[in-house]
Amino acid sequence: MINLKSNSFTIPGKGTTTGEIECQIRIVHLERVLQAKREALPEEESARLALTYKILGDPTRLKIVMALNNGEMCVCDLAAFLGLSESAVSHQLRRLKDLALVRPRRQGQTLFYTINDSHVAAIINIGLEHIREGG
Amino acid sequence: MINLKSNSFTIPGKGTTTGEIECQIRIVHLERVLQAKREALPEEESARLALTYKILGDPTRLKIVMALNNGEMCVCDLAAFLGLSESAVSHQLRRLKDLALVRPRRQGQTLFYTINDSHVAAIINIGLEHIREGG
DNA sequence: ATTATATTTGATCAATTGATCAGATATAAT
DNA sequence: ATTATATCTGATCAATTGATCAAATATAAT
Repeated sequence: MINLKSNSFTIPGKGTTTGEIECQIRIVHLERVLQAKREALPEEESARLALTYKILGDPTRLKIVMALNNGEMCVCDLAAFLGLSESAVSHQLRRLKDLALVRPRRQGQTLFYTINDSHVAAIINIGLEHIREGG
Repeated sequence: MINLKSNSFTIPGKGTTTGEIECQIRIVHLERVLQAKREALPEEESARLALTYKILGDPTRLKIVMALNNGEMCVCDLAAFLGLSESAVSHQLRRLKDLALVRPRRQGQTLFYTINDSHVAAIINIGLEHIREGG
C-alpha cells in the first residue's frame, strides 16, 4: 500500500486528485504501474483502436466484412445474404465505412462495397487463428 | 428482382420462409449472394470471432490488454493504472479471460494477469497499423 | 480460530446499441 | 417533369453494457 499526494492518478469514486486531498490507492508494484502509464498509447489513439474492434465485434457487421472479403457486394445483396432489411445493412455499412473498414464504389444507382485495405483481412485471419486454437 | 419460393432465405419482417409463402427479395447478383452463403463461416465460429473483437472493442479492456502486453500485472495495479475500482477491473478481466485473451497466474493472494497468446499482440499491432495509415 | 489482504461475484442503473419503420436523397429511365 | 430504383437518414424502443456498491470467497498472517 502506497500513499500518494497530489499526483495525476484518478481515484475511482473521487475524480482526479488535485491539491491537498490525501488518497490511498493500492499499488503493489509501482514501477509496473508507472511503466504502463509511460507506454500507454495516447487516449485518442487507443479510443480509435477500441472503436475499430468494437465495430468488427458485432455479428452482423463481421459477416458483412467477411462476405466482402470474397469480393464486392451491393447493399441489397448483402441484405439478402444476411436476412436483414436493406436499411439495417446500410446503417451498419455506414459504421464500417466511418472506420475505414469498407469503402463504396458507385455504379449508377448501385453502391458496391469492398474491404478498404489489407489490414482488415489480416486482422480477421489472426482472429480466426486465435479462436481456432486453444480458445 | 428475383422471386424465391420456399428456400432457406430469411425475410426481414417475416422470419424464415417455409412452405408455400411466396416472397420477394431483391437480389441483384444471385451468384454473389450464393457464394457468400457458401463461404460464410459456421454461425458458431463467426459469433465467437465477433465476440472476441467486441471484448477488445472497449477502451478499458483494450487498455488492460495493451498494458499486459508489456508484462504481467496484478488486479490492483491495473486498477491504479486505469483509475478504476478493483471490482471494475476484475469484471473486465473475467471477460478477457473467458475469451482466452488473458490468463492469470496466482502468487499467494495476488493474481498476475498476462496476455494469453501471441495472436493477441498481433491483432493489436495490425489494428494499429490500420488506424495509423489512412484511417 | 481470528484478522487482514486480494480478488471475485451478483445486483443495480444509467447509457449505449441494433433492428425497424417512415420518410428523405440520389441516380436513372420514360 | 414524373416515376422507379437503390440507398440513406432520423426517430423509436427493447435489449445489452460498464461501472459501482455491498457482500462473498480465497489465501496468508497472527
